[in-house]
Amino acid sequence: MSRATLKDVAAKAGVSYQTVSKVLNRRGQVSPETERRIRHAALELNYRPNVVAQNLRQKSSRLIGYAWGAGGTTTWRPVNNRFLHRVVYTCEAQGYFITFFTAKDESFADLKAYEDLYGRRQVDGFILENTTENDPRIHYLLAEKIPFVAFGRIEEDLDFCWVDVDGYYGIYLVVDYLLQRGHRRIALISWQRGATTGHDRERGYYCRLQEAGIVPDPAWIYRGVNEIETGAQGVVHLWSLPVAQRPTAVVCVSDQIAVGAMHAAMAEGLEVGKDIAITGYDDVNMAQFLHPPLTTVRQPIDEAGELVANMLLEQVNGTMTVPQQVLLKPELVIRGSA
Amino acid sequence: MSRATLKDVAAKAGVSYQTVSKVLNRRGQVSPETERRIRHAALELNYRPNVVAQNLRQKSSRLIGYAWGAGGTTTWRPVNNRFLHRVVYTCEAQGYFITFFTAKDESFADLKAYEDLYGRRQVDGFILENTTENDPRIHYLLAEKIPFVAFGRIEEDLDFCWVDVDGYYGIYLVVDYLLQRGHRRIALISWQRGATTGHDRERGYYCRLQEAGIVPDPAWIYRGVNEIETGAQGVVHLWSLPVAQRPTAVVCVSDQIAVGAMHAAMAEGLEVGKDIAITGYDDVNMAQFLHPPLTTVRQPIDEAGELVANMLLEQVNGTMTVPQQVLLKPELVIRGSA
DNA sequence: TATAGGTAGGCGAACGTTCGCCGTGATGAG
DNA sequence: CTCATCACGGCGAACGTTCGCCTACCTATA
Repeated sequence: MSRATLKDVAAKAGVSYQTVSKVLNRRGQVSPETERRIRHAALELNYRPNVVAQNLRQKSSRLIGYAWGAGGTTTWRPVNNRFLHRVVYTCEAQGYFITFFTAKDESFADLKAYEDLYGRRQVDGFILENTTENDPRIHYLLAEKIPFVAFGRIEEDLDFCWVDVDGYYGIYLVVDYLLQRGHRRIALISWQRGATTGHDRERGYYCRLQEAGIVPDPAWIYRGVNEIETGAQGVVHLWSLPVAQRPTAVVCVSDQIAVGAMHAAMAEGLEVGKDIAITGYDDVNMAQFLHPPLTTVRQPIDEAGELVANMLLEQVNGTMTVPQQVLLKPELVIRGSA
Repeated sequence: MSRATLKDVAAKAGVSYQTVSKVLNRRGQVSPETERRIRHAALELNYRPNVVAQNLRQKSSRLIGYAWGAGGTTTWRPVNNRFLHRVVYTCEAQGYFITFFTAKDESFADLKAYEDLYGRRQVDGFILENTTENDPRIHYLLAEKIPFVAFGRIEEDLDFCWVDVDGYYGIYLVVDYLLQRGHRRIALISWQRGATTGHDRERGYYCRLQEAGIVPDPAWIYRGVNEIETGAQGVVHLWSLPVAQRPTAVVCVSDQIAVGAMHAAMAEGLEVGKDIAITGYDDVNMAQFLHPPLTTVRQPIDEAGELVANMLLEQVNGTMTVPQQVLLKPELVIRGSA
């Protein structure tokens, strides 16, 4: 049951309920004997503080909002389990919990959910994921001085808290490796323009090629949503090119896309890793068990989750003075597909 | 901002703050003119009720706890995104939110997290996932009369709320299909004993074989954790058997395991779908893009999520009189791997 | 005119905490 | 003997709601 309140404990211990509060919160001074009586009574009644009451008093909610993009019943984006788990774990250790909500609108133009949750004091701050170029949420939260941390930078040079993994560097490593292996016609399957993360990764592609004195054929670039299908469509497109124009390697901006690309390549009768090189990005669990195992880029995702959580909590409890930014380095994982 | 309280609105509208509350909650009677003034003031001050205060008053938290099994930093189990999203979506529509917490112990023997969260009135109920045989959480929550719904039955015949997908029927369909295709030596890669879900699926395997007059060789059963590796190890084990004893088909209790099995089969030089049949269970996104595409079982997971959420909310707001149980039917999805 | 009933809105109380101020009695220093 | 100090713990107030009771007025009916 555990319905006992401070007053119940106080009655049992023969003191005022405020004194019980003091003892349990280790403030104020009480004689050892009184303390013993109080603690004993609390234990016996199986007392637990009512968090809701505590929160009202302290004007907080000890809850962090985490948006689940696209709230329709049909379309939704899977969250990164690993990242999220680390965030939850880190917050919990400091007495905070994560609560999910679904943003109503794919484009995030609808900021109502954020305004509502914070306005009603239902959450103390937000964690943003999947930030887009010129993300309106960031402008809004910044203007309203609402605590938040973004996992993923945006183009604009605004001074807010973020953690990101250097996608430029990741793809740079990939292309560098492919060049070393002798590839010269290297294609890229990426997301639609507007995804900041995508833009960043693309830069790595262009830069490394430029350094090698290679001007990529525009037909080598294929764009789509972050679905397996996109990879498949990309390869079909690339193989529709005249033979001499076809790439020998395909760089994908996600493992998801790479899986589709591998699938389509096999359907074209190609042997991946031999007739064609394909690389991914993320190193999802399944990557090493694909056939052939996927060469990909691994992000320090645990570290990112922990950083994001800690940065947010610092903001929330006011120990952060100026916004912080952290850029983490990913690493190349070489397997059979390239 | 939005720091306006009822009192602020009341002052601006020239009424008592309780009257404002009445108007905003559509109780009590006020003249149209007063109502107009109040609503206008509320709008102008951008008033939002403080959820924490509401919760204190109404003795609830409008939060549902969702455990993330195994809270260590290293080991954790991915949650089913699709199920969870539907749960979040359904709850949100009724003004409830989902809060994550990490259970400290793999075995769930540690019930402290549940006791704490509910004892402190931090959540109004729980959603249980990944139930185990004789799950101590269920006994505990039942004994304490704490509202909860389990996604997954348990063996014991206790009267509590659950939603489950008939794993017996799912695997029955799989084996039935394999028999139709002429297979007679059919292996099973399953989880460790103790997982209720696994037990259930196994029954489908044994029953359908028995109906066909086949007694499965004990060496055809391989067990492990729900990881890709398990599938690989299983196939390696099966191929270590004398040729005449080797199965021609391998039924896996999850797509995860099936991926590993396919991988190992290919490594053995087998052509999946021809030299050996392999089936999965879950129909994860990637299943149709594997090579060959995976024959698997699809669960009505959206429906399950919605049911679970609604059953819990009914319990929480007291509209449920007797515990309900729902068993959903899965369907077979035939692709190239078998 | 007296009574009843309905309407509009005020008001006290409570939900369970935390915080800071205050009083009392004992102790020690001058 | 007096006064400051300190340990102990009581107490009022506040956080922002909701709920139910109460009052004052207005109108219709007998």
